[in-house]
Amino acid sequence: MARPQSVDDEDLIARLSCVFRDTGYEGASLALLAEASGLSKASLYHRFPAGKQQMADEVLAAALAWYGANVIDPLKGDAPPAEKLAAVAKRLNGFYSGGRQACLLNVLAAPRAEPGPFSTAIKGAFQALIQAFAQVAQQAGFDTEAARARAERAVMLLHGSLVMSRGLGSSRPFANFLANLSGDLLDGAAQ
Amino acid sequence: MARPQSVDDEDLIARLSCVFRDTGYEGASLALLAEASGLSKASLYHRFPAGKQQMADEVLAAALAWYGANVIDPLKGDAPPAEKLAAVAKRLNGFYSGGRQACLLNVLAAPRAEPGPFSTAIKGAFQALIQAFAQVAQQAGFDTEAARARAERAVMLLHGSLVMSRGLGSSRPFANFLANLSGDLLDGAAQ
DNA sequence: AATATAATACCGAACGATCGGTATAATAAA
DNA sequence: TTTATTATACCGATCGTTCGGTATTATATT
Repeated sequence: MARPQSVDDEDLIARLSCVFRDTGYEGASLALLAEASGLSKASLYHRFPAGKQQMADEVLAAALAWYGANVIDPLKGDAPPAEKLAAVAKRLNGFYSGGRQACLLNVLAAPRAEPGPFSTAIKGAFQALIQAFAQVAQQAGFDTEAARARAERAVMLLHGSLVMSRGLGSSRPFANFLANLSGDLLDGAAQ
Repeated sequence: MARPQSVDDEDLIARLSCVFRDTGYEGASLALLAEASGLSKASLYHRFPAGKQQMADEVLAAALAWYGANVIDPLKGDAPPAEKLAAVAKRLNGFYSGGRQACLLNVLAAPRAEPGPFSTAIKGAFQALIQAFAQVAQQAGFDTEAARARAERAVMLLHGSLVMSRGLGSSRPFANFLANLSGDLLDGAAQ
């Protein structure tokens, strides 16, 4: 029916995602986004009529969808806890490029005043991830309360290790987090 | 011999700090900085001839100085470990407003490409904090390696809890971090 | 005490550049 | 031709920055 896209949607979102993750929402200028995507500003507005906000929205939505399919859902499966965590760790390592790429949940977080444009999506993502980890901990024998505490710690360690890896310019903190994830979440289980 | 300042340096830095912590470097426009400081844009340039970059530099330097005096140095004293950690936790709670204010080390971190304007200062700050925590863990009986691992975990939990508190719009994760800090760093010590 | 001088702090207005966004026209495939 | 994609050009607004000039103080001189 028409002329084909020079960059398909998936590639486009991925390239835009890099810019937002590297520079944040304010730092991601249309010039940068256009350069990274290989499209002109006008073409970006053809693909995202609502502009920069829509680009960030869709980038965030794609990241959350990836997380759902590659982290949340697998964690809710009925494989052995340690096995699930090992698989998730491997996928997280790819998603965050070994700690070299930041997390959108951090970089798009609202400035102090609560209701930023991404707040509710970010809040929901944190809760979903915590709940998924908690389920694994519970599966391993912890009671509801202890499992939730373990899960929150795991999410804190994930984001803390990303911040630290970026700050130190080293992938080691993130790699350590991945290596210890299973132990942090499961060690000392009742069963 | 001269007209007095309408805002003294300390206040000025504190007010600018809030803007940078809330909005990041790119998000902190001169308009916002002027409004928050009570000075005009032109007056800000009188106080900081090198402009926005200098403002951020001095804000960061002030934060690191505070950290040195209120966290690093106390942790290196010879009081009992748990006692030192309790005092530091109280101070951190104030510094981060119970988790409602972000950390400059996160918000000013370099975008992917290593050498941002703040990279070396941020890297040094992380290393100093890790080392201070490690010293406490060592004092409590851990060997060098274990102490360092504990310290890195503590710093990861600090920043992770801040990211999570902001994302969830709740001070609870940060409060939990502070409550568990002493245990996370010291529990299971050899001695 | 009164006045001039010097020094510093401050601000309104404007700079060029870039921001996000929008037309309109050319191009490429069906 | 028809239709979607892309490119050029442009818009008002805001960006960080600079400049001319004013306010407010202390000191020096009378």
